[in-house]
Amino acid sequence: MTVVISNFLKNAPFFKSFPNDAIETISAQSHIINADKGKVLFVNEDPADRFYFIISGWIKLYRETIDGAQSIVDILTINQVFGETAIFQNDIYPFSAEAVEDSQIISLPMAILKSEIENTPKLAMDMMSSMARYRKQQDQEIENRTLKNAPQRIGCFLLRLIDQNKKGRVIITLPYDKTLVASRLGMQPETFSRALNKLKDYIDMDVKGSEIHIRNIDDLVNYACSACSSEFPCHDMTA
Amino acid sequence: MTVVISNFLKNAPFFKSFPNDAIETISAQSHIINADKGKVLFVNEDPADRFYFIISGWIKLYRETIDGAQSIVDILTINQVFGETAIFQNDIYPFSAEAVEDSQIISLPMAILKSEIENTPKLAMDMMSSMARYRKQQDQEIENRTLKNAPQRIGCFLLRLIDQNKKGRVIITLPYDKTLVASRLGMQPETFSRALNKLKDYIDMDVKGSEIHIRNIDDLVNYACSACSSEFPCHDMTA
DNA sequence: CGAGGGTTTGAAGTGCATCAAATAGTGTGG
DNA sequence: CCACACTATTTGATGCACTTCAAACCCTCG
Repeated sequence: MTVVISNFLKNAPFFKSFPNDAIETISAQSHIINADKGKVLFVNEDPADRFYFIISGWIKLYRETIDGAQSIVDILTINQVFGETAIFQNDIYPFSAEAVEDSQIISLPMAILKSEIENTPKLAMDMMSSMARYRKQQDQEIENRTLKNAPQRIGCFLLRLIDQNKKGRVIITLPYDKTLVASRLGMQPETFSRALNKLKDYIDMDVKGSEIHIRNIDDLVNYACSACSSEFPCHDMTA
Repeated sequence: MTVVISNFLKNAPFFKSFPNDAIETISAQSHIINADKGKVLFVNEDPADRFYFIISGWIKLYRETIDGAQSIVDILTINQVFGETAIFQNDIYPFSAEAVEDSQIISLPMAILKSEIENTPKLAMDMMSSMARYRKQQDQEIENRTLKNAPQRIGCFLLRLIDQNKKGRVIITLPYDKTLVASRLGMQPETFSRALNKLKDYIDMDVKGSEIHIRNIDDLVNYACSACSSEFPCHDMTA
């Protein structure tokens, strides 16, 4: 079983600077969890001694107020890691995590991660890079919510689902249901539905369920990125 | 002159884990800049080989779209550092920086910072902690904008200006002009003005120019934090 | 086929933005 | 110390985008 786990990790970007023996050590203390849709893995402010790696499915990170309103932090999938930042937050999870699809995840011990980072400078640098990338993403998220209207935000979201170098006609499949996309973008499902329709007024596209056909990407870039700060079209900012 | 600079740095949180000789080395290659109000220090996507430390004044970090709309990333003051994250962004500044008051800042060489971080694990850990803290702040910012209305956002902002343990009556002085506070909070000056008035309907307070008198902090916490995710009242989350 | 969730549509309300103009405040030169 | 110029702030009126509530529709799956 240990063998299986370490194989998953070896192929993940997050672990690329990990010494091989560290991966083995961590794997030995890890286990696979089958999380059915709706399963809550941990909640905001829980003490954190493990972090997670996603083998399959989708995990929603979020926080909620006393009256149940929630704000989505992120929605992650295969090969991504979450919960690890608790290391720097006094070992307390800074958000809640819930499976929004049936998912398979690996639960890993935080202690080893911590000591590895402390002892492997390269690893620390990687970690910082990824934190910086995330930071930029968040900045952009704030920017999006301040400067863009609903159809533009959707456009931006769609662009990020596409391979950066694609040209012309594309077919995009929404990764999860529309209600969730809406909340990811900070809008109501109704608004999402209407905004998606309005997007059709601006660019040539067709929506069939979760499939979206777009005649020409450039139109979308033009429309959605006109309210972006100077950086190159947002669809390659994940790089 | 070098002596002066290193003295500033030694007292700053950011440099607390720096070995003394590193501070001296960095100081030797640093210089003080007098930035008048309105002076732009660098713009988004400029190549970055220096970072900055604020001796006095206020610096606005922001990005802007082609049509001039701007979104505020942060507004910093004494003892704070900015631009250093470019290390992890291919040495490109991820935002623009402008003095919004006459300011004195120190320009420091990035190269040394980089090598220090690579060679001092403790420093790297500190850096990550501060990045994590910032991350949480950003998450909260997104949350604020999604879940709170204008008066609540203002309330939250005010709370963060107060010493966490204060009780009862307080006098808060806005750190910079209202227009800037408004943009920091992602709203128009007009909205800020009206929202500040509306806040009076909910809690007992008086506004005289940039001074705000509040009868009882708890009222404000109650009102502003009712839309916060479960964490303790937002005014001590900076810790 | 029918139940239940996801999605869309309609109608009405709200909050913030925008535009325009009045007012307060600040710093200047006389 | 005053008048003027200029900026910051407030106030009013109006519009638009998004939300909310309600109901219909659609799709999938037992």
